[in-house]
Amino acid sequence: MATMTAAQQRAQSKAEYDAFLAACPSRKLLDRVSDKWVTLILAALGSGGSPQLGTDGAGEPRPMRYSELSRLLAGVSQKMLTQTLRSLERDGLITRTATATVPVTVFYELTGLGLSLHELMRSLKDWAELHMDEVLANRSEYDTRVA
Amino acid sequence: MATMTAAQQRAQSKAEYDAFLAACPSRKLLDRVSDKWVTLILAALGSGGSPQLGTDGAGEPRPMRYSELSRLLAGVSQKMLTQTLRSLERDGLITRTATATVPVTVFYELTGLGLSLHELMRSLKDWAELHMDEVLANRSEYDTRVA
DNA sequence: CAGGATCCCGCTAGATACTG
DNA sequence: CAGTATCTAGCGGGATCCTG
Repeated sequence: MATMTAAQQRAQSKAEYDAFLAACPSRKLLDRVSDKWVTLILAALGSGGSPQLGTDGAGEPRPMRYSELSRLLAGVSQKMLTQTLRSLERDGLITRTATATVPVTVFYELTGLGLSLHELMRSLKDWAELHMDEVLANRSEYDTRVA
Repeated sequence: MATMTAAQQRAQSKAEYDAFLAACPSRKLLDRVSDKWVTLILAALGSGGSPQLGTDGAGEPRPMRYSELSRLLAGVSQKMLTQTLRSLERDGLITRTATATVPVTVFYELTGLGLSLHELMRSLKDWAELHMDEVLANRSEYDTRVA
């Protein structure tokens, strides 16, 4: 390829991937991480579960067991939990550690990469909880206006 | 209800909703915003479309036309674009403005609420593009390890 | 130009049953 | 405990045709 200016090289390295393009791999990755269970799992692992009453802020990242995640993410099916955990492991966002006790014990833990995404996922969960009232108000206003 | 500061209202909202609970409305809201098209639309409206070559950083938030969004979000169907725009409008994240020209001209624009979510959505899109290589490497490593 | 309406296929989430 | 395997209903979402 021909010589590029510094600005062009910067643009190139920053725009190596573009999720606006249908064929770009980052589009699929974006689709993957834009998932309810991904968000909740990463939020859970990164914050040590639900914020405890009497403490401010969330906890530290810590490993969690399958059953613990299952209990925390109310309503998640075994299938979706396992499936999502596998895909997160494959993408290198979490690690899976099985110790051969009886019965077997399995821990899931964030990797560095997972931790970087966790920040966003927790913010997203917080955003939803924080602006729920406002969204609810907007919806009812919209519905009465349209109806 | 007694007067509350903004900080108190935030604390109240946070205490009221918990996306970890299946029945909580914020769980549904989280599911809504955890959507590929939501992410891309908000990223587009908040950054004035794709970053231009020769400039660093994304653009300013600006209104965009339906056809412009349609072109920018490569591969989106009319149905999904319209459907997603409607839901975003209903939730008060964007506004829809139609001017009675011939043919009709429609603009979509972020609200303040939408702008607050845009920050997260753009970070998410950036995250996907930034860590694409690393995820790809993790996947192939995982696949060879399992296979 | 900016959609609305309709048809229909594919996939996926969920339920259920079973296991190392 | 931490999954796997299988089945199925439901709907997300694309394609197509039509319109103010």
